[in-house]
Amino acid sequence: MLSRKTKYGLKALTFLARQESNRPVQISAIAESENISHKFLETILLILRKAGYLGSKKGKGGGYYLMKDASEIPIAAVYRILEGPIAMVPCVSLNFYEKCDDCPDEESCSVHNLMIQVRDNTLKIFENTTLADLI
Amino acid sequence: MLSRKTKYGLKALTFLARQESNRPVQISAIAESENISHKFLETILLILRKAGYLGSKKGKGGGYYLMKDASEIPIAAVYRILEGPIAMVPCVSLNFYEKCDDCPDEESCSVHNLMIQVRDNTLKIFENTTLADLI
DNA sequence: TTTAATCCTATAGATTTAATAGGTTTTGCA
DNA sequence: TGCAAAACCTATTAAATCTATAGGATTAAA
Repeated sequence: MLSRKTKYGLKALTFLARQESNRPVQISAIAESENISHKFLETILLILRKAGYLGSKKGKGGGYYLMKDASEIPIAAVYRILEGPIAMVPCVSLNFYEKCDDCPDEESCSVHNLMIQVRDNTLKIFENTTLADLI
Repeated sequence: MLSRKTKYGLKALTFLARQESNRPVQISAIAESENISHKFLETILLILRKAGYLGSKKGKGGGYYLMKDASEIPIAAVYRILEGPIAMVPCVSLNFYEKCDDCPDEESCSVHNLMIQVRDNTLKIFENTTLADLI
């Protein structure tokens, strides 16, 4: 299941990507348009800013704007920041690998090998799709 | 993320599928071999039995056994029983559809269309893979 | 100097997940 | 016939995670 955090984050990013100019857009504008709680969105945008995808301007007339061209922001990156691993099981994750506590041998684990397939497919989509494609 | 319930369920099913005969196997035997809590596994097997994939025999010498040939149990079915929807977002689910409360128009939702792609890919894997393939 | 905005951290509330508890029922077997 | 071994069943706890909110601190424009 995709968390609301990630879903909202993606929606906010595409909202910003749809802007004609790159002038800062206020949280409230995004929140209202996308039906997201203002405060919740605030924390999400903060994360995306700290990750380097958004810039911000404080004070009157401030807001958020994209730091890169939408075509240079792959969904995979955003997903990993907000949601975490793309893999369904940590023992199959490229960026968040963890050994399973059950499961003595990954190679012979039926679930492991199945989940590698799923990861590969999902990864391909997320890596080959950018924000620009979502508009 | 795949829940432990589903992971354990899949492991237990493949364990049963690997048996030579179709004689009942005790929960403890599966639990020990796969490093799963006995009690937790108990509830999982119960669900799979009620769903018609497992049969059981009570009393001494009892246990669980597959009701169908492993090649006739697609992963998609097991996944839906134990984990729920395969889709990452309810508005994209075939078997568990639900409208999003934000999102006035699904057609124009960027997340929606992205998640349809992911679902289609994952579904293809889960439908074309059976228990027999996991052995 | 006022106002409008982001920044930041903590925390509450709700939901979900994982696991356990504790007894009931059935069955094989001595 | 009675004991032991197994599944059956439901409730409940404990922990983790997710969603959302609170409440101020900081910054900048006018």
